[in-house]
Amino acid sequence: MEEMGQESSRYPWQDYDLGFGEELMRELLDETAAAAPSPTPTAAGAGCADNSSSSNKGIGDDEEEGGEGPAGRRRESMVNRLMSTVYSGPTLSDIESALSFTGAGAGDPLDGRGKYHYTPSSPVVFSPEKVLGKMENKYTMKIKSCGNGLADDGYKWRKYGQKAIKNSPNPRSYYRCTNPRCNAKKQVERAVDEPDTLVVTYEGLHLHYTYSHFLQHQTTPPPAAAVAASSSKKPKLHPAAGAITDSHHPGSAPVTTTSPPSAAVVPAGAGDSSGDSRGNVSADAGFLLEHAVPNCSSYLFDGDLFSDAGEERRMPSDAGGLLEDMVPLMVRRPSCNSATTTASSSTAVGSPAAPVSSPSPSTSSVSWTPASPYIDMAILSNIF
DNA sequence: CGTCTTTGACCCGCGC
DNA sequence: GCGCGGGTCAAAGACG
Repeated sequence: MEEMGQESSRYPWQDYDLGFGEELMRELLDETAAAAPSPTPTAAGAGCADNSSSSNKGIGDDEEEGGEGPAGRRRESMVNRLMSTVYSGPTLSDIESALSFTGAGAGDPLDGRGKYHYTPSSPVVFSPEKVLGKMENKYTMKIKSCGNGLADDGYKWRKYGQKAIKNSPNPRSYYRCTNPRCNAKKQVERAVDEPDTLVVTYEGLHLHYTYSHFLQHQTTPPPAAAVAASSSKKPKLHPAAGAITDSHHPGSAPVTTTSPPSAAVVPAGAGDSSGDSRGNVSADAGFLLEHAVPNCSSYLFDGDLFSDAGEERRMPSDAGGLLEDMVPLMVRRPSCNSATTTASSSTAVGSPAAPVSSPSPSTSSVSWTPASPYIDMAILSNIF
């Protein structure tokens, strides 16, 4: 594969086809937009592209308030409706339980989690088999690029294999999340009939934070520990995550490697901060959902995943994208400078929409298809 | 020198 | 049981 573009100037969110529960989703998004006056779509898109935090913060703040009033309750109701319609996977409780299990170590910076108002609906008795088993997700995305690279999806992957596939002239590449505590994987191959289309299958959940989230919240002073962590290792650029066959194209979105704050945030192997020698690296994964859901960027950049459940906003230090970091999906920063992205789902209530061709000089469209009959919790968490 | 990709070999599940 | 195909391992080489 080739290099990824370094910039994404704008994203025509309005062209998205949500694919699942579309009508309800639209309703929800309208509701959200009404409750939280937001920047213009274009501005929001630009904000997303450059990870600007200003516009997002505003939305997030509104969102925080929106959860309290009638509008908030109505939206919550709609969320529930949508969730019940399209989602049967792990719930917040499950994920919370999982995180409690993996992150309950002493000295966990997340000890401050007590500030959350979230209350599991069931006793937090974590069963790895049960919870993690439920979390087993598989998504297939079709990414149409202009041929200069696969978009960075926000995570750092290591290629561990490549295999020629029968009846396909294109080999399939196998990638694994570089975080040793994370078993997320993805497979990348070119579509047979569409040379410009990459078929990316994500499997598993990212049970860790991404450094990018930390970076996104640098507008406020990071915790001293995090600063120390980030300065303890020299930054480094990483090649594109997701290059299919040619791994030696250095161009994808530069990613800064540091000692991962995630080690402090999700101490899944508690005390195992040295476990990720290659750096628990990520580009700004918060970008992800923006490709799938218009007007939802604020939630991502806020890292305020529980706002609809009434939780307080996360502080930057621990806002590293709890749930969104677990989402093995979406394409961040398409290789082309601009992109028209289409998100669709096999679980679509209506007819799946055909990818929207981009009016822009280049094309990069995305569609995703959950291989499992449910949608990742984190997706919806980010959306709402 | 550390990290990452490449690539052949190996393992395993599935269908016949 | 056997062959096939897909997925993973791991040694070797490349790169910065």
